[in-house]
Amino acid sequence: MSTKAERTTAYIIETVAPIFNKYGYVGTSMSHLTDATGLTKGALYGNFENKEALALSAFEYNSKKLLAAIDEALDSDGNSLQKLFKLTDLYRHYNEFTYELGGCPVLNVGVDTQVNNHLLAAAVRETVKTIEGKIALVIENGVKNNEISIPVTPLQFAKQLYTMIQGAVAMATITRDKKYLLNTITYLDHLISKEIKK
Amino acid sequence: MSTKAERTTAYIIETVAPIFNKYGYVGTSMSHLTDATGLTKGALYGNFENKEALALSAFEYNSKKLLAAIDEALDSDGNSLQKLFKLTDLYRHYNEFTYELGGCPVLNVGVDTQVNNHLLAAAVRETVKTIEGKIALVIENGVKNNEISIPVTPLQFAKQLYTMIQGAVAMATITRDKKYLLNTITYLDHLISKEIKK
DNA sequence: AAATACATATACCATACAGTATATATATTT
DNA sequence: AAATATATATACTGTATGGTATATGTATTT
Repeated sequence: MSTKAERTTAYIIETVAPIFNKYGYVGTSMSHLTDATGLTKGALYGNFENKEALALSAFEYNSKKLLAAIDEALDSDGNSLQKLFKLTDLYRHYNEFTYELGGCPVLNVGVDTQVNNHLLAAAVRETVKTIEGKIALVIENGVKNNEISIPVTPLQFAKQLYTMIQGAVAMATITRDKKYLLNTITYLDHLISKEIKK
Repeated sequence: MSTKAERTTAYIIETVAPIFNKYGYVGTSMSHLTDATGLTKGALYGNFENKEALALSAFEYNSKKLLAAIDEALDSDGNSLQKLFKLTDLYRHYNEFTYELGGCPVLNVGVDTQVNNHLLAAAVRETVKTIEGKIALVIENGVKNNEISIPVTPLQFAKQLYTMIQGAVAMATITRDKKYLLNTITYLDHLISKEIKK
């Protein structure tokens, strides 16, 4: 069984993660976090060295959730095309999925920490790289198995795909209109089934 | 000739605009701005009611610059397709263009002010609407003149185009890699010349 | 050039900030 | 259950925050 301290640490992270994601690094204050957790500064600073370490753990927590969802799509049964459709399906409902995360961690933290926090910014870049790699792998297998034909390298195509997806995420976030997600995913599904399917 | 006060107000806005855009609303402090302008709080508060009014003016200033650049592309001589290529050209070099603005105002302010400042968030949404409308108008004319054929409404196509562009802007910003812009624009140019050109 | 209007600087609020030392309470081990 | 280790609460730093009242300086008007 986990120790009390471990459970408290976990509780802090999961409580704090959506707050940092929504309000940003500087926009989140320690008192904001004591309010949300019902704990005191002593507890927070007993479990984390400082605000930055807390924010980093919070992002890693959200990032892992996102990566797990992407894995669930891309590691599902079926051929490469079916896996890609599972991925687009995730992003079709990305609004609901990211609700408990406090928004898209890649977009929010990536844009927010550009100049304020290089450690977090680097962590986001790492997450982006991981996601692109996962998508590229599926595409690569699709090419090998003669399901897919693309005019660029698998990684390049994966980056292109993810760029379009994140464009929809960004626009849906900025305008608060999820139609951007729906329409872009419709377009991407079309692209996958008509353009790259052999 | 403009009065001293007017010149000071203008000077404050243009000095402050890239700072707000880079560091965000809460991430920018008034002392940050007195340092950058070489003025005192008395001067800033004499010209603007408060921080929010200052940030709003700063965004409007950047927004106008962006809209002017988009207008320059879309109001240029030539047919609708040539205008669209001028637009993609702007975004191909968007990194350099937005350098003096402190980044993309739509992305940065749009994401940053989601929860912190509803006034600014609404202003960004307005800018997005304006940009989409401008693109839609060009596409609409292209359809009328039989240059262009699209499977959706002009506004819908404009939104789709702008979403892909902003996806590239977001990814280039987050990863600090302008290749996202170059590759996406290459793709869009292909899309325009092969898919929608009649 | 003098009078007036206006813009800016100074000095100051009260509050909120991240962070810490230490006392107290709670788990965990013996 | 007692002893010990550990986690959390309290009370407190010093500094930075947005904002303001007022004095001083500078344009503009007469």
